[in-house]
Amino acid sequence: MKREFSDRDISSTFAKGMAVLRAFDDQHSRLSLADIARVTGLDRATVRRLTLTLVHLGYACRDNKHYSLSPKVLTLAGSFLRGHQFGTVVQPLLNTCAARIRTPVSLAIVDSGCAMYVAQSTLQDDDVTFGFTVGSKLPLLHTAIGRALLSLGSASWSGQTVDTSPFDRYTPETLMNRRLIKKQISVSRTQGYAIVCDEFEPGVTGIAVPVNSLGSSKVAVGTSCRSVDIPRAADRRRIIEHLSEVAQKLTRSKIFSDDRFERHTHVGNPG
Amino acid sequence: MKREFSDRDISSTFAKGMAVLRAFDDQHSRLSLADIARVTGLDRATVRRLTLTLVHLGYACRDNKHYSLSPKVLTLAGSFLRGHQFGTVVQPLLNTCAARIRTPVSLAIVDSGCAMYVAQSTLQDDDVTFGFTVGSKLPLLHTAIGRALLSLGSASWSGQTVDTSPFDRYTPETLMNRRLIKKQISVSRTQGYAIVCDEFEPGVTGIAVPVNSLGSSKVAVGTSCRSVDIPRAADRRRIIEHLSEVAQKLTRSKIFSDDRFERHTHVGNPG
DNA sequence: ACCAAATGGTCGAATAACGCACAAAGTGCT
DNA sequence: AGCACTTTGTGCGTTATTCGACCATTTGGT
Repeated sequence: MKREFSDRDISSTFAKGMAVLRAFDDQHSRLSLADIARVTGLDRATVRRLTLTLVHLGYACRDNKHYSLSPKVLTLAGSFLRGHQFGTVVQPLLNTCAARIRTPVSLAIVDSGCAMYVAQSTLQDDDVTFGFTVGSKLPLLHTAIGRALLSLGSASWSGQTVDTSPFDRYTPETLMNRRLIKKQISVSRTQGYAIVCDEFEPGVTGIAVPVNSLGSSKVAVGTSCRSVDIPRAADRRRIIEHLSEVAQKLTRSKIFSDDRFERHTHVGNPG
Repeated sequence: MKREFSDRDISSTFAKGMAVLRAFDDQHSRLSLADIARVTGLDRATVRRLTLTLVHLGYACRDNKHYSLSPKVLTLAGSFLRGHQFGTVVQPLLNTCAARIRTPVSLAIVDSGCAMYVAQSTLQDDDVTFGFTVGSKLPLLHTAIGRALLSLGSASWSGQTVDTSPFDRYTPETLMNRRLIKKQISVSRTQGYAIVCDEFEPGVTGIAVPVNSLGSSKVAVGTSCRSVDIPRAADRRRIIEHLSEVAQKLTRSKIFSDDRFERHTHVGNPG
């Protein structure tokens, strides 16, 4: 009657190791062994062995008694990105679009209750820098790209997500009423795009378009700019049209179609 | 007297799990359990447990009997990138430079015998796409950014690297003589930049400038463009000047200074 | 349809890893 | 300096994981 919580098909040692890897986040890039043990809740001796293993493998660096991630962790991301043709297909599309609308364009997916950037284009002379990178996470409820992602799912799923996701008042404009957020998502679903003004960052407007509603992979493209830079509806309309064009091309590229991002087995059509 | 090769401070289970993660590379983004076992050389039952653990943790997706990385692996890269202020400091510098010289600018480090891209700027209307992403690896010997990186190290280190790194004839122009390669690196070291024409990709010229020679972190910035686009020395000179400016700003930013990328303990002040 | 080869999954004995307890070496405060 | 506190490092018994072997099932060829 041992291993009541851990399946025999799950390696808890490996899971703990990955927990150690994840202990390094934006705010805590340099951690001591004790820090890691505290963050992960694991035994200190175990943390020590796992962390030394990471150093041994080159994924972490040791600085006397502090540890931090090494650039080698990027190889894992790179394998994913190139394996899914981000370098050759997705990035050029985003770049071209960004050049046309003169604002940075990002592509995001849903990952554990957040919108996560998986690709990002940049604009020349970009004077607005939010500091987001690939792997950055944003709230689903109060960003345009998040609401575009929510509009991709079923009403029940998005409703449930809106009901259960915690959030803060990021700005004075942050919509605090979950019913109104659902309403906004519903509007986004019918009109095919989402606009969110000043709700997450003061003075910043986000515009996003859902990419894929087929399959279970939820993908959206979006952009952010200072609200004062797009005062006229025609400006916003133009941005939406270009984002929609990107979304259409991405859909046709089939990169996100089927169950390439699927989590569980799909018996049925193997061909 | 077991565990003769593996230290008691190293968790071989975790190391095997990371080997499974690394089994997914550019060409092999969809693997069966047997594939993974073959690539990693691990026992099939072990591979099964570790892979299912990855799926359980959300780092991999299962598609009937094939497995692939899930976007969640990007969170690991994101933690590194934001933890080292790539989003706020490095990326804007690269973007601005790229806009000025109108070619994409990349930042690379040395990782296990290769030059690895850790950041990349993109240019509007970029019609030359090499398909490289963050995490992409290039040879050290036959790319400009690689030779710029080699010029950062001691002559003995770069010489040894040149002697021991295997390479192919990528193009008809590829320098096959290791002595001449060392000579080129030496020239790069004195002139402060590296130019490589058509040696890695036909018709493509790379220009790169080393960033940091202090500490043991070797960083360089570089760009690639079609050789026909920069026929005049003045064009190349202008690109070099802009790259040097970026290198200077990066050095001053201290992001890569000290031993933030150091691999082993450094007691005392080496500087 | 048949067989051969390969793959996915399961079980038990051997082995590796965990977690506890304890020692040692810093670190800060009075 | 002395003391309390934190952090790192080290055995050892217990627990988990591995590895090999064994079926069940699938795949591919003729």
